[in-house]
Amino acid sequence: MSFPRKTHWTKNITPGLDGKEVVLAGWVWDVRDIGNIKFILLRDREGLIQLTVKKGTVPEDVWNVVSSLNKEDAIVVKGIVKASRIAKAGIEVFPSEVYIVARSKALPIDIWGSVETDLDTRLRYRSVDLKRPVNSLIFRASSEVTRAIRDSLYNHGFIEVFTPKIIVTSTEGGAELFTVQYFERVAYLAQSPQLYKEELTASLERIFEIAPAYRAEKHNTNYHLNEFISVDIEEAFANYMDVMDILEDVIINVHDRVNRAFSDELNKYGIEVRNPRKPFRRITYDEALDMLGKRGLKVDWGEDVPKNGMEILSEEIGEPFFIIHFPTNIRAFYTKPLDSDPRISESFDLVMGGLEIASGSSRIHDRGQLTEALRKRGLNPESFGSHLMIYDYGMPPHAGWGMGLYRLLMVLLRRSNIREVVLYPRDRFRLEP
RNA sequence: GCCCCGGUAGUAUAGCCCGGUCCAGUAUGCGGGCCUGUCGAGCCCGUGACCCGGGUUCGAAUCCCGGCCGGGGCGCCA
Repeated sequence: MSFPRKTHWTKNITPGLDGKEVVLAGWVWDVRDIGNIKFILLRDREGLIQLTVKKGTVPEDVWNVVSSLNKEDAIVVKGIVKASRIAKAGIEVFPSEVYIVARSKALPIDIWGSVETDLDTRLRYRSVDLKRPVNSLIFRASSEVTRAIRDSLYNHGFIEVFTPKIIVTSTEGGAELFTVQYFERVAYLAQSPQLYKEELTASLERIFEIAPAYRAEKHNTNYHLNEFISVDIEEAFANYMDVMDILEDVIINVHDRVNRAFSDELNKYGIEVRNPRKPFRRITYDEALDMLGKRGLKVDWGEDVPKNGMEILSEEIGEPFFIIHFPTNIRAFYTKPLDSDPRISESFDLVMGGLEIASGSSRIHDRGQLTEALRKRGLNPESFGSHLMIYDYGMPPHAGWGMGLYRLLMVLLRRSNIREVVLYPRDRFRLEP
């Protein structure tokens, strides 16, 4: 089938193009059939535009083709742009050629918004669901977020790397791992690039990775997934305070860039992204416990701050904010204790939307101390042999953080379920599509 | 791992508590018809469903048990 090449996105059809010929391509969003005049709403990734067809003023074959259109048929349209006072958007296109390049059956779910479809059902037909303009917006914004993150990190001298996702041992202990059959051996899906990125500071100094991570935990909440995208950085010759500054900068840039590119579109859906101000509040773990105590939530020293605690703190001090100086023994083994008090650590969490969005720390860079930390947690240093080896060859002091990209997106775009910001989420019961 | 809740047309829901009035109501979609400026288009006609298995009962969408699937919360985690 031959048809002309698309020349414009729908959003680029402006009154300034009045009288110009354009080629549009997309899907039939709606047909308003008034009899001898038909209005076709054409959707593409960037928006909607109205095509107007009047019987008698268009070629017979165009009229016939338009009369046969169904919702979601994929079409290519050549036509003349008309600035219009009658059309609500102030602009419409009068087609001279219409090519139906693919037909659509009736959709299994409502993407037009007259009936809200359950998230579960939407995810079952996810690629259909993604046709909804709000979803196009979410994933265009999502792309802008990762771009902002990359730009910020490059500006700080970081380079992007890729580490293996099929690994032989646990990297942190903690979360359960998925096993995979690796030829004649059992291997695991990486729960984090932690050890690799630390090792890389001994050569590449400042590195980041945006990649999937896997956790075989049977949780069932609206903010956990078994496969998620982790944004990880690690910096040589730096401590937790240095990398917190970088994280702060990343978060500021993400908000700013999303707002610049999408605030108008987001507002249409009632989504308001508020730019946070630097510096973010930094409260210590001890201060957090005090604040929670005053609000009637008792957390024992050495316990993690529970979910509702995060929410109370968010209310109390505004967002985003950092909690710093967690007890050493509730953090991962590689976390560096404070020199002045080894019971607490050079660590932090970034909290937004009552959720832990990122966490990081200074890392131990002394082999003896790291070996000791492994032992204290009941881990066997021998199984970390190839990792520990690198600490004999000039391992610099270093620090870093890991951030849950989907959590950031969820909070940023004010979605109540993390699955909304993931194209094809993997959770306890969802392995397809 | 623990606790709570749910499953009715393609989609979203009413009905269930208090069994019969339900060959299951409504909206939207879909099919057909009318209409030359719609923009949540409108009006008319039509279409289509009680998760699976067992039990109680004269009678089950409705009550009981089991299974499957899903939603929410806690824990663990990011």
